Amino acid sequence: MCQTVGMGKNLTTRSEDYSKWYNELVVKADLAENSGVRGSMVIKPYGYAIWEKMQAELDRMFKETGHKNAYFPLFIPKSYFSKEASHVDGFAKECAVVTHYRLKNAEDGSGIVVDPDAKLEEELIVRPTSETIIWDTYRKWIQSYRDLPILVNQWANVVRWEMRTRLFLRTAEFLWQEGHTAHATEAEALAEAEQMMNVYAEFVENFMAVPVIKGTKTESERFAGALETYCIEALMQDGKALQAGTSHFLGQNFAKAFDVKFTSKEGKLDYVWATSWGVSTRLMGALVMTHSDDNGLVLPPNLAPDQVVIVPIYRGEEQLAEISEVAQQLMTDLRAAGVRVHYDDRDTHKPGWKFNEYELKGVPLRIGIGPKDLEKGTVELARRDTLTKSFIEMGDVVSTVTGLLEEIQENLFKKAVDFRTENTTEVATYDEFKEVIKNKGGFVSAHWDGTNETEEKIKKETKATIRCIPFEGSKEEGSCMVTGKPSKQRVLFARAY
RNA sequence: CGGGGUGUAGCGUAGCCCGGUCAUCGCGCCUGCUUUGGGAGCAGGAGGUCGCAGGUUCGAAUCCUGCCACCCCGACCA
Repeated sequence: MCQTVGMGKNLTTRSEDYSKWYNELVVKADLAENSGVRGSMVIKPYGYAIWEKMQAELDRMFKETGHKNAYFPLFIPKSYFSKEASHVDGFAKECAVVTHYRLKNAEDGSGIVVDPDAKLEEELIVRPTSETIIWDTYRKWIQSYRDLPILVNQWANVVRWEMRTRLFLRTAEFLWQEGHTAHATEAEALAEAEQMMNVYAEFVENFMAVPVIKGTKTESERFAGALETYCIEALMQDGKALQAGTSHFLGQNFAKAFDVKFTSKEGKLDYVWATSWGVSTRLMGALVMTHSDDNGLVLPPNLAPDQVVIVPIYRGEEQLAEISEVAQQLMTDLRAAGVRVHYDDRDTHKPGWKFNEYELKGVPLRIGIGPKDLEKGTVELARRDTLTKSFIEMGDVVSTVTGLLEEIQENLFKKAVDFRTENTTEVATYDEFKEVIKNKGGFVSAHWDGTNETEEKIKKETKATIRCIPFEGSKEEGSCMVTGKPSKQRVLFARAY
């Protein structure tokens, strides 16, 4: 269908076409599709390869900051959820519950039914997040300050029975990592939560080329059970904000709820201090929505499963053999230089078809080699980010490609930063605020009196929420745009996914 | 859970108001030949319980009832 309905300029003015873009173009780009199971998606091999790359880099960064991976159960007994009140409040409405453990043939032969005799004594909850079962486990692991800190991460799937789902951004089941740490002191836990926010920011900016604003959440936007939530917020091309990752300082809430105490150096018994932090397959959505254009995905070289694709242009098997020889040598050289390269010598598709396919898939660089190139000793090099083409000498391919991959990575980041700068507006009055939110979108920087009521009023009237209280930028004091009461600093508002 | 919409071949659709050679068209798929530097052309071919179950009727994709699924908008959220 309409393959050209997409991101970029179109979308900033035609956000209603967004879902169509997702369903048509993303599926065509082979990332994911609706699975047929309510609100769940099938991540296709090409999409999964990008996720794997994200996992690999994040995992490396977690380990470099002293964390280790572990795995906890998918099913959590219902009673665990009753221990931390605000936590259950946050998740109770979106849990999948296992009530039985067996099926049987219906007596009337009508098919398979749930065996009523196989009812569980206590229902099991499919984890919406693992705080409860992990803290129940940590109680058994922790007795002394010598057992601390515990710095554990889990790669897992979780299920949240959302009322409304959206491919990548809010699926009923999603893949993520969740870090859960336990510390002897408040200061150490706070430092951990802040550190992980920085790790996320570094990953998202350096690998995904998506610029983010670091900051903290307001009380109403905080994670259920957290005392402080650190976040990174990104701006999508349609002017809506996306929470890309969060890191929570949980205080002693979970330690108290699950009775996790330790004996300190001084011989005193105290509850441990906790953090949790996570990013999910939502990052895939952020990647797509930040860079892609009307021709499909645009992948930053640092994440692209294939950074370069070589397409032979040939007539007859003999010519293919000649080109293949050159291509194979080029691949060897590029791989030696650390470039991920794919040679597409399928004879089932024509070159033009392949050009379009790799554009749709966002491969950063494409090399075309045809008979004319063999004669002249050149190749054709095409960039996905600028859609420009040039001919280069065979001998220069490796240096040009490695240089261009870096350039493309930087260019994508810069473009995204520029877009965000253009779409961040400082306002003084509430009228101005409403006007910008309604017509321009993007981030709006404004003064706020710090109260829940004002935040709620703004949300109700404009659908904009406080995305974060940013760390960076001026800390000038002012007065709230709505109530005129004093404000310590500007905060960032936006409509969000 | 409230409001709106849609279900016809692998995908996207026409037909439904006004029941009767209406199962339409495009993409994709298969075969053959010609093609191959930006999604090839021609010829031939395969593929459909018209979401499911009832009902009305001589006759239902079309009308009626019930159910199911999905999509969009809200509330909720990584």
